[in-house]
Amino acid sequence: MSIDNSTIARLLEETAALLEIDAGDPFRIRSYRRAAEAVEQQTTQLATLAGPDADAKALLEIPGIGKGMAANLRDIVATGSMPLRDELLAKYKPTMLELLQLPGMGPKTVALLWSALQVTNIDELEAAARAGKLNDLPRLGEKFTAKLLKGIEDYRRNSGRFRIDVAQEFADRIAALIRAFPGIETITPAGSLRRGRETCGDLDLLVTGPACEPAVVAAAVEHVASLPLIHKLLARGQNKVSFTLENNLQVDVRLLPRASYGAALQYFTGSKHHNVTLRQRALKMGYTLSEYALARLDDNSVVAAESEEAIYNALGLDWIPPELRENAGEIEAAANHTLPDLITEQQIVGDLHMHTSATDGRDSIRQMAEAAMARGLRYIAITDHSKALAMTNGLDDARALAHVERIRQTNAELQREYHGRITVLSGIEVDILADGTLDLADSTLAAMDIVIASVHSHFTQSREETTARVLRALENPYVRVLGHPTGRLVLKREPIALDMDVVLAAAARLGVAVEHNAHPARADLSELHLRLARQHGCRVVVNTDAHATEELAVIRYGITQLRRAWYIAAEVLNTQPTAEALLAQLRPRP
DNA sequence: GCCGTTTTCGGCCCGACTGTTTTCAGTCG
Repeated sequence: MSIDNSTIARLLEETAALLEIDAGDPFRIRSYRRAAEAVEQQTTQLATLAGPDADAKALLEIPGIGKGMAANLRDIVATGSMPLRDELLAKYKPTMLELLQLPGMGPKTVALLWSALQVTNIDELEAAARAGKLNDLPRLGEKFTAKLLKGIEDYRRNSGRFRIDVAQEFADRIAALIRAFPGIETITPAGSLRRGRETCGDLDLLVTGPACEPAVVAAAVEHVASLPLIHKLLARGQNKVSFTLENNLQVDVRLLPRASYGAALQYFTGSKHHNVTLRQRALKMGYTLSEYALARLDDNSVVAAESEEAIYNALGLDWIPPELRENAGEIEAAANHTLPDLITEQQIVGDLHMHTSATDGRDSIRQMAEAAMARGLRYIAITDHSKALAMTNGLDDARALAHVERIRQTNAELQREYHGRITVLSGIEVDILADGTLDLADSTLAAMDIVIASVHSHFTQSREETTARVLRALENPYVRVLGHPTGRLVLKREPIALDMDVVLAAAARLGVAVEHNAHPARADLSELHLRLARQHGCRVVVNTDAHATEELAVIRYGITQLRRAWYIAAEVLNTQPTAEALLAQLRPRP
C-alpha cells in the first residue's frame, strides 16, 4: 500500500526535529515544519501527486512546497525516506526525538546531553539525572534536574491530550473560582479550546478587568496562584500563572489590562501559524503585532488593541472566526472578503440519530422529543439499535415494527399538543454485518422514515474487508444515512478502519447521507474527512447520537468541527426547515 | 528551504519566563 499523507508529514517533522538537534539553519528547519503541515492538510493523497507518472508541477502548487521539498517528497514516496533524513539518522538515534517531548528539553539541551553524556533516550536521561551527572553541565543545575525527573514521571504516566468537552468543563470550573476575586470581569478560554479543536493539550484562560491593571495586578495573580484545585504550580510571573490539575491538564492563566484585551485574545487564541502569518503581514504594512497591541513600527503608536475586529480590520482583513485560524487560507480569504458564512448552531433544526430506553438509551420517546423542542429543534428521528447489538437490547424485526408504531403514536400526540412545533420521525440504526448485509429484513426497513446503517462489530476485519462491507451495505436501497462511518475514538489514535475516499465517493454517488457524529468521544469524521466529503459532494448530516436528553447539547461540538472545515448551512441537510423538506433531500425510497 | 507591493537575493514573528546567570541562552506558547 502506498504511503499516506500523515506518515509523510511525520517523516518531515522528524527531519525538522533532527535538524534542530543538529543545529541546522533555523529557517530551513521552519520550512520543513511548514511543509509537514501543508502535507497534513492536503485532502488528496500525495503518493499520487508525487508518484513517478504525476505532473511535475502539481506539488509546487502547494504553498510551502518548493523545488527542493518536492524532490524530498518524491524520494519519500519512492523509497519511504529521503537522503537528509537518512544522513541525520546515521548520526543521531530516533529515540532522541522523544526527549524533546519532556518539559524544559529543547534541541540544544538534547544535543548537549548527547555530546557530553551520550544520552539517547528517556531511560538513559533518567539514569544520568539520578546520578547527578547533569549538574556538571553548563545551565543544568539542581533545580533543572528535579524538574526534569518530575517531567519524566508525568510523561510516562500521562502524555495525552484532553477531549474538548473535558477541557471545557474544567475551564468553566476554574473560571468560576477566578471570578470570585473582586475586579475581575471577563474570563475567556483562548487557545485550542476557542478554536474548537477536538482535543486540547492545555488550557489558556484570559482574564481581564480593573483588577488586572498593571498597578494592582499582583493581588489577582496571588489569588490565581493559590486556587484550591492547583495540583502543582509550574510558573508565576507578573501577569501569568501556570499550573497543572490533578489529572495533569496544564492551565495557563494570563491577567491582562482591558485596553489590550483584543490584542491578547487574538494573540492567545492562535493558532501559532495563523499568528506568525498575521505578524508577517503586519510588518509588511509597517506595523508590529504583539499580545499588547498592533502598533506602528516607526513611532510605536498604538493602531488597535481593544478588540480583535479592530486589529483584523487595521490589517486589511475581515474578522476571522477562531475556528478558521489555522493558516490554511483564511487570511487570504479575509483579505479578499470571501470568508464563508460558517454554519451556526442555531441553523441546525433537526437531529436524526438518538436512542431511547427501548434499547440502550435512558429516556423515553416523549422525553427526547420535548428536550429537542426545548433546544429549538423542529424534527428528530428516533433511531434505536437493531438486534445484532444484543448487549444494547437491540430490536428484532417484530420489536422494531412495534417500536415504529409507538413512535408514530407519540408523534401524533405531540403534533396535537404542540401544534406541529415538533415532528418525530421513525427510524432505526441497523448494524452492517461482516458480509455487508443488514441485520433486519427489508420489509422492516420499509416501515422506517430514516434507516441509518452503522458498523458496530467485527473490528478484526482488515481495512479492505471493512470497506467492501460498507460499500455493499450502501447498495441496500433502504439505507438513507451512513452512521458514524469510521468508528473512531478521538483519543485513540487507531488507524481509520475504512478507506474513506472510496466510501465517501460511493455515498455521494448513491445519494446516501453521511453522518458527522457530534459527540466528542465519537467524532467520526475528522476535519480532513469533512473536507473530503465536501469534495465528493456528499450530503452531510450532523447528529448527536444522544442516549439521554442532556446529550442533545453535544451538537455544539459537531458544529464546531463543521465550522473548522468551512461548512455553510446549505451543505448540511439538517438545516432544512421541516421534516418534509429534509426527507425530500434524502435518497428516495424504493 | 521558501518566497516575491523588498521578485532570483536576502530576508524569514514576538515576548515572557526560567535557571543560573552578573548580561543571557534556551524554552515555550
